[in-house]
Amino acid sequence: MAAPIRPNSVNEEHLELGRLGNFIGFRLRRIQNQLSGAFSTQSVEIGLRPGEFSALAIISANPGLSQAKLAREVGLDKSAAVAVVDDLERLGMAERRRSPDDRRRHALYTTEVGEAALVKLFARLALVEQDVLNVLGPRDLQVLSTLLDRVYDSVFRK
Amino acid sequence: MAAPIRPNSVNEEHLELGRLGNFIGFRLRRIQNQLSGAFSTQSVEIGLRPGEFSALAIISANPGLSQAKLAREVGLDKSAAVAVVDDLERLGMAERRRSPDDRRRHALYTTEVGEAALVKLFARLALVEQDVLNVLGPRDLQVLSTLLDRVYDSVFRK
DNA sequence: TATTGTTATACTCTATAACTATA
DNA sequence: TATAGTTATAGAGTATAACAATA
Repeated sequence: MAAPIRPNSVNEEHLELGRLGNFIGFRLRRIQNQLSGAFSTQSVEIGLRPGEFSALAIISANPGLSQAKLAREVGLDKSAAVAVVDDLERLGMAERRRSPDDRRRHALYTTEVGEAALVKLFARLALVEQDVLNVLGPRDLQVLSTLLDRVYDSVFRK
Repeated sequence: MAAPIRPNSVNEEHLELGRLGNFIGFRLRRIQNQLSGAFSTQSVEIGLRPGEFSALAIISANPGLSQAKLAREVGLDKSAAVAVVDDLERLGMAERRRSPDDRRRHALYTTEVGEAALVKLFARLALVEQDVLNVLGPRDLQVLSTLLDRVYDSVFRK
């Protein structure tokens, strides 16, 4: 009796996704994992740990913001933000200044070194994104972006 | 001299995203965080830690698979898979059986309890997803799904 | 009283290494 | 030799609680 070609699912090379495959969230997660994994590599090569890049970018876009606001924006506890800012300062990419308005606060600013790092990282981010998303032509990419914007706006502005 | 209405970005309620806002990956991440956060809550309520649900779903869709294959599929180390399967067994949702083909392997199967949990969790997952994505009508939802599939296929089948 | 930043601490998640039993 | 599963352990990442300074 010859061995069956497809004896059972265990011996298949590719696993089944089953009902998991019906969900958009599942696809989002896999694509996002791919993007963030690839980009973490880029960040680490420049000396930043995953997550510190977005903190630096937020500081750049909001000069003078406090650590508490930064923490809320990137979804960290304020105690975790201390370590992030320590690290950015140690790398010479950002700095704390005393806020003149409220002496409890640290006003955060990027340095020239930090801005240069951001230029480099944003360029790499664009390449990573292009590598993953370029199966879609410019037209479909625009459609995707618009659809995600609509979801994004309804979730975060409500 | 009257105080300016928008003195600087620090006092704004809503922070600027700056160049971060130009990237699709950034929107994906925020939407996905929202979805996975909401769904982790649902999983935990049923006794599963985040990540254990997808393991259970993969076992259900691939009865008899080994721990090593499960680990690869969900992106964990084989040692981490041990703890996941221990947990699922403790909850009576899955079980290990000795593989008849290869006595090193554990063949994994869901139990009736596990299948019932999956039915409940998939229903909740659908509600969570609907809550986040329902700003898009059925037509746009279909477009989004199709676009993500194209990206997904090009990334994971190459 | 509440908030900002800080430290210390604990907890979860994941990875690494060494081991055994099988192949 | 290589693989499957296990254990012990160590390292991130993150959250909680308590505190001093300031509002």
